[in-house]
Amino acid sequence: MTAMGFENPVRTRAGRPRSVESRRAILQAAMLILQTQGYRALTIEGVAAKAGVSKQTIYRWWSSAAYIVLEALTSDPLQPPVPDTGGLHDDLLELIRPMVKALGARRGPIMKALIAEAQADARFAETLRTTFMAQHREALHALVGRAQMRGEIGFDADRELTADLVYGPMLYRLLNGHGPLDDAFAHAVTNAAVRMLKSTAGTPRIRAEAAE
Amino acid sequence: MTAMGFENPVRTRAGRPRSVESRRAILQAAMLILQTQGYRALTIEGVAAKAGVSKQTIYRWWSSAAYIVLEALTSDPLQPPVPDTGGLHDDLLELIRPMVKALGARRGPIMKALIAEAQADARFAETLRTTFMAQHREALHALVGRAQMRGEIGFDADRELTADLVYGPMLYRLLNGHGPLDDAFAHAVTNAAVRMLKSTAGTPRIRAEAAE
Amino acid sequence: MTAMGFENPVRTRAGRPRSVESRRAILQAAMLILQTQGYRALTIEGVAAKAGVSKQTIYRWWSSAAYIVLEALTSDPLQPPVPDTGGLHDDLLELIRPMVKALGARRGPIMKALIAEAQADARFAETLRTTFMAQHREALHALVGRAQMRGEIGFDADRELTADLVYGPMLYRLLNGHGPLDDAFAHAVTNAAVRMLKSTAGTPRIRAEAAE
Amino acid sequence: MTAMGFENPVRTRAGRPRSVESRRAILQAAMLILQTQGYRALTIEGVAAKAGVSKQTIYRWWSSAAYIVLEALTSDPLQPPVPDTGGLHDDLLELIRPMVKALGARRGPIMKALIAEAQADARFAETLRTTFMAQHREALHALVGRAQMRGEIGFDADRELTADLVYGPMLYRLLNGHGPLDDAFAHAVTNAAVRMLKSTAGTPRIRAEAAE
DNA sequence: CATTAACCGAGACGGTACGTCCCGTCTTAAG
DNA sequence: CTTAAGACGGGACGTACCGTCTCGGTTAATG
Repeated sequence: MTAMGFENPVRTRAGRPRSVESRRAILQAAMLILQTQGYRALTIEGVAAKAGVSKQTIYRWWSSAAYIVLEALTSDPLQPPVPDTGGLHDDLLELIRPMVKALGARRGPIMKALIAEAQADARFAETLRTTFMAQHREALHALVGRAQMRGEIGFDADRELTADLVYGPMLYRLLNGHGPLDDAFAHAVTNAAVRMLKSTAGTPRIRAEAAE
Repeated sequence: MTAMGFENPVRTRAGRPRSVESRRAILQAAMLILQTQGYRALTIEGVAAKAGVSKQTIYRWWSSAAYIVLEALTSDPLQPPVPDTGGLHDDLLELIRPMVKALGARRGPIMKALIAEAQADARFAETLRTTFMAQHREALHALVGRAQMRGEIGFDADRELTADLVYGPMLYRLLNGHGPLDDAFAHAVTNAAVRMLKSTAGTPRIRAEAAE
Repeated sequence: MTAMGFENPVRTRAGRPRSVESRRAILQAAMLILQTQGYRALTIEGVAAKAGVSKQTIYRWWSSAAYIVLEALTSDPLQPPVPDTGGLHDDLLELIRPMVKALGARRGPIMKALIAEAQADARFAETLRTTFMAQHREALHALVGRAQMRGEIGFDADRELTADLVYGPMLYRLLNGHGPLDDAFAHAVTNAAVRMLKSTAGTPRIRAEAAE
Repeated sequence: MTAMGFENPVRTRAGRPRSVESRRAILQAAMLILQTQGYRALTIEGVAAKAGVSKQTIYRWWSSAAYIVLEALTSDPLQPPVPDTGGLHDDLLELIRPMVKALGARRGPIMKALIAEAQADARFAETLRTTFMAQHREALHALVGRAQMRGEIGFDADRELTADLVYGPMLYRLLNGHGPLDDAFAHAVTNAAVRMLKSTAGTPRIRAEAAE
């Protein structure tokens, strides 16, 4: 399954086949423009010109520039790892660390662009949520689930809220830029999440009555 | 001090004074368009037409549509309250609740628009960070500081991280739309933050060595 | 060869070909506005709106409204005739008469507009001079040349000056509006020019020494 | 009498008197812009800025930029001379020569601008015709009249047509730029006009029947 | 000698048009 | 049947000037 705007033709059909070279050139040109000139400058015309491709070819496979960026992101082999170190703290740290690092480096502008676009395009927001975000949340869910099975934390831990507490701060720093996305931050978030999760054990009633 | 794009002349200067009526009409028209047609449809030309104002008048005082929205937001009397209930949990809840509620209602689209714009305009990002975001973070800092003075929590609590843990999840839900922004969410975030902060007390070494 | 602002592609090239219908609509709309509302009102936006065409399409082929008018004028099949009646006087009269008549009627506003524009745009002035004006001057040159071959006038007649004496007064009346552009004027100018040319014959020395 | 757009107050009235310095600065700034940047760049805002004057002050005394230029032209002491050498040829030459010279030099751009403006503004055209053009035509009329009194030329000479034949070519060269405005041209035009006028003498019937 | 009327600079205002960018669609010839 | 090329109608951009309109601040003749 792909994250692009339109379905990929599967069966081999008559006529000139799709140019894989064009596809590559488009993705590459889009990333280059995004990295060097920013999201503002990422236009279909600009990508077409830089890739030496016609606009129509782009529109045939992607419905907007944002989908190109999304595909560039997801087609990258660096998918979220699901570490299994045997301990919640280390599992979480290993999950978070590469993402924090990537967002702090050249993945930052890409992610910013995707989220910005999602605020103005509901269809794209849905795609982004279900393809990219859900993947990471599920990785975390699996990790927390294993900790519950091991008895490290109680079964009453709110996995959805945990995901919010882990990924929220990351996104916040990325988008607001008030602090660095570095290893210290990854450690701090990990510690906070673990402490929060462990303190839940044995005190499920408080949450229940507080949220009434 | 204002959050607008350009400085407001303070001293009475020569020349025709700025029209307060135009200013009001512009802000109002911008909010109306944003609420009814979305951020995509928020163009300078559209605002000028609806407000019965020339484009030049808008550009004279704001450098883009985003600054108009930001000013509409900050000129609103509903500023972050700094509650003082005597307890950390209730203080935090009172701080968060109105914001969560507003973002879940008609403030949502505004905030989404501002953050989206900030990703494409570094100058605006700076303005948003220093005018709006900083205000809320400082309100939280004050609140946590009082809890420290009361001895509710230790002095080693990381106030910056706390702010990330409180506002991050909120922003995440707003932008990703994977869950509701309601009272239950406000309670959950409050509980998680309080528990995290209290568990810090007496265990400063863990954080210190973990973050090495 | 055309008088338009940009070169006309001659070879069949890739890409969608130029829309002949748009071209026609633009020229027609421009002439209509010029005739009914005057040159002041001849704006690119107005032409685009009336022709049901985008501004870009106009700018793609003409660099300003003046070039549209010039093309409308030169694409008209009514080009300067080169009469051959066998006599200088009648040849000249037949050359001048239709032009005087046209300038006195609906061609007047067009010509005024073109000349006015040329005073503010050197590039257009050059185009107007080489495409339209030169055509008429050469028609006159041919006519005078034939009279010289016939022996009606001397070979020392200054053809450039003759053109000035024939077209100058016409332009003067058109632009200054101090007198009518009618048949009587065409006759008077013709007579004056013929008398002047014939009086040259046999008195070449006077001119030569006077102009020293 | 002045050639400006509005009447000059004659009686001394109450209130602050008109600033002669502003007037001078405006005229000077207008001429400077016209000479260095061309007619296109001659805007009220530009003149106001360069003269250090408010726009209102300009509009109070002139109704458009063209009137400023016209006043700058007519307020200049160099008015058309009415030479009286005793001979038609020399009278005419002395009348024409300074004008041809001036138009060939720095008066050219001014005259071009005035005529261009007149084509788009009927009110200004009328002003230009009656103030500037008529003055020169009348000087020529006087000159031709004296030649008739002396018997140099016949009384049937068409003085209006003569003015067209003298000033038309001048204007034509100025506006079309196909040839220089120099002394040789002044001589040539003078000779042509004189020969034409003299050939009229004694042959009034030809003109009469030709123009029918 | 204060009043008052007109002038002056500065500059904001509602407008119109500019020329450009980019959108998403289309129409051609070439492969 | 895809591709590069590129023209098309359309929408918005940000800018330049237009001519008008307040402002505060002169500057003289008049009462």
